[in-house]
Amino acid sequence: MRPGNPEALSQPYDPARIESARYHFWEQHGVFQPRTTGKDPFVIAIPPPNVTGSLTMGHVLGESIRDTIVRWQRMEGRETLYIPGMDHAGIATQNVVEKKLRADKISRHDLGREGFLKEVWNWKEQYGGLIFQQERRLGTTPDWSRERFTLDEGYSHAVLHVFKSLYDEGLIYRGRYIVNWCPRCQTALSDEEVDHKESTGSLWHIRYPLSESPDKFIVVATTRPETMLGDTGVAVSPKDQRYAKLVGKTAVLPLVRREIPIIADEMVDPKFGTGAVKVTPAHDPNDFETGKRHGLPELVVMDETGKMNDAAGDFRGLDRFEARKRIVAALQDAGYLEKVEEHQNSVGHCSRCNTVIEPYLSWQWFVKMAPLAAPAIEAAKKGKVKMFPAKWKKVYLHWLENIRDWCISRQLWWGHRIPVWYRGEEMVVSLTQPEGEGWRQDEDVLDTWFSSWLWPFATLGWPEKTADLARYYPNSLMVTGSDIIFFWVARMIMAGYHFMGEAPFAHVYFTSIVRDAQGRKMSKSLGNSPDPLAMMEKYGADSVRFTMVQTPTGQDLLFDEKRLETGKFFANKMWNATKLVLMRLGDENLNTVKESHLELTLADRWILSRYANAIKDVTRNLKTYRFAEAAQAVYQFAWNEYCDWYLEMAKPRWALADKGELMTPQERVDLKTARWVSWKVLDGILRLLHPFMPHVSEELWQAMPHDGETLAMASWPRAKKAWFDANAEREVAFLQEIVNAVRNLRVESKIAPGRAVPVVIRGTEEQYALLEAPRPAAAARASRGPHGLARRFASAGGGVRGRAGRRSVPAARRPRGSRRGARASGA
RNA sequence: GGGCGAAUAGCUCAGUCGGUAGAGCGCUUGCCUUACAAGCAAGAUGUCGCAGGUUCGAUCCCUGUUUCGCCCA
Repeated sequence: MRPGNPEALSQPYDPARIESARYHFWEQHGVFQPRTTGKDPFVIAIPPPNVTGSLTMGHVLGESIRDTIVRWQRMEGRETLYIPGMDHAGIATQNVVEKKLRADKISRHDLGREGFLKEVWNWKEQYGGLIFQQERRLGTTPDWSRERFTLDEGYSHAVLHVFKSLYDEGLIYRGRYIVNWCPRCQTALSDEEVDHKESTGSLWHIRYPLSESPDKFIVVATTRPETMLGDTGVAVSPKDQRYAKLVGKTAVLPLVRREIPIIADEMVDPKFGTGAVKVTPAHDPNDFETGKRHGLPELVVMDETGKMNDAAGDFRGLDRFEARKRIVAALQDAGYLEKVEEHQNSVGHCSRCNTVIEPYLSWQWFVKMAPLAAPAIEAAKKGKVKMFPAKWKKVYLHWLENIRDWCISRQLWWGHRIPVWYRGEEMVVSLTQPEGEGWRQDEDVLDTWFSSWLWPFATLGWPEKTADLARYYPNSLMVTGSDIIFFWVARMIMAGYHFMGEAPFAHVYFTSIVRDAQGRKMSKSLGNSPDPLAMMEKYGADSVRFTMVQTPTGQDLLFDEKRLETGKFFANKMWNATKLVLMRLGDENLNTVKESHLELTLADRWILSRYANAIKDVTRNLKTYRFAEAAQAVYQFAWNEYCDWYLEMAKPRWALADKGELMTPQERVDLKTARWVSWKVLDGILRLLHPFMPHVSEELWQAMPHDGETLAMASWPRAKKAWFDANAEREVAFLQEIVNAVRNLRVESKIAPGRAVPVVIRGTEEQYALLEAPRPAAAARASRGPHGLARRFASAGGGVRGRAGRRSVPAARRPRGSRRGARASGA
């Protein structure tokens, strides 16, 4: 065993100082690579951050939790693999690079597709992975040699392979449908990429003259009057008596003077507005369906930028919102506007750029989801995939049971280009260009999530049959934010079953959303997102981890910088406690001490029992993903029991060493016992602490007498059965009660801290014996004068004064006592 | 409109089997005590959102209700 090194702790605890060099140390010792241990592998993959991203508190939260589990599992002896990687993040990255180009007054079209992609790759080389540089500061332990990027060659091959294979199975199709279109990003979006926001808009009631009697009208209500230019019908409910006689007749579209049929369709809610609605098949998903049912033409009146097109006649070239104003004004001037009502409605926004979504008719690629959803539903129902907290299972199931087809084509350049080739009427799905002349590849790329849904196996080399894939699939756990349960988690489970035949992971743990102290979402524009690196410099990565891990499960985390102090203070406490213990351990080789040769005192038996319970508690809470409870269990035990009570009780016994040769044999055993127990338990505390606060625990462990190279690969403590000692716990609890009562009396009686006073305690003989004999009977006999535990603590603040007080605090045996004393002893 | 969750100390949150409520921070008081003032010791603080019900007993289970938040449409 390497001897302790008290010198290492001569300076005060300074997190920035001790944390800086530690990462390199772990890397050197190969902590990050999986070691064959004979136990099952523990595998977890990072939710790949955006390639252009930088570290946010949200990442810090997820990483803290993942690495805590990973480190714990590694110490438990599992063959541990944490897979890192990045996501090309199609729209997000393309937006970032386009924005930079715009600053130089260049558009991506100026560069052309190839030139632009070159620009993005340059950007990736320069800034990509910055987040991982920052993440090292947190002390996380992914196996960097296995880092993957969704646009790497191998990964790309997996993505295109999946496209072709789903196409061949009939699960991918091309169709002309209304999709969510972002006029700013100029691409289609999936339903999940649209955020619905409540807003107060207007409901315009517009008179559509009847063809047969132009002085009569059918009044339609609409929230989007600009789309009227594309109306090809008016619809009413078939049950609506008010309009029954108009069905089958025609109306004249104001401003445009087009004759359009009045139809009856179940889609219409007679209670909405006037009970009559305009039908614009090319600009509304419901109207699209209605139009199909009634054979109405689909007239597109806008272009892909959200401007009115040539079909809009006089309004061509106007932006859609400007066109709305002009059209309303024109309707009013011509007497077609009956009234305007205030109206609450929910408007879709692009989740990337917050632009109002335009339903847009276009050719897109879709995945048929129902067949993929079936096994994913069953997996959750049968518990093959468990979710923590469990409430997410319902959310997950509800989405899957109502799943809709997935629009996967994006009109972007940055991404996996759709492996489809066209020549005239021909269409071929192929990973490579077909033979012959004149083939043109589909211009679109795939949705980013169409690559990341393969993450748990594509990172391991799939579709090749690699050794990693065989060994590390399925993963053990997924830890990610609940905001991507549909985007990512549900789809990974679907892909896992479809391509690998089993779930990609057994457990999913959902982290909370990090908000500021006022409960607002972290956002760049609000400037309320603290800089994680600055936080780590100020409080230490350990403190940041310790605090983040204690997020309320299943609720949003209101981040308050103040809370970081707790972790820093705790690390400091452990620093000083270790320093104290080290100063008192002597050069005993504690590793070879046989427990059977020790004479455990009540205090020893008590702390070992509490230690055994702490091990049980921490481990059980980690197993069930109750991180706050696990961290609290370490904290409470280390501080409130080990430091506050045990170390104080050990002090006089350590002091026996000062007698040197004058120690009796019995005292030698007592000293050795105190040293061994204080070392053993502190060593265990550092192990329990390590997953939460890796840097300071490693630093202290290195300073302590220890075996092995690094705490990161040391074993997780086991609670020995023999350590559990309910009697010792009961007895010390009783003594603590007396001590507390006496301390309280002192304060209430305003007795100066340094002043010794007699205390009268009434109790049974048995109880009195406890006060007198916390040490082994033999030791008590051998020592001069009373050494009662309670006496020592009751004296003052619990510190050194107690030593002075000891001589002059005779405890009376008389059965008369203070009220408090009596109450305490009666417990 | 549908679903989910929350409501407990001044603040942020625990509370696993139904048995008179805990932690951290903050606050008050006393201590620079040879590991630690980033500390030690003592203390105050609660109609467990509201109203019913079940029960010997409800923060916990049931019903209703209010407020807030999130997701979906």
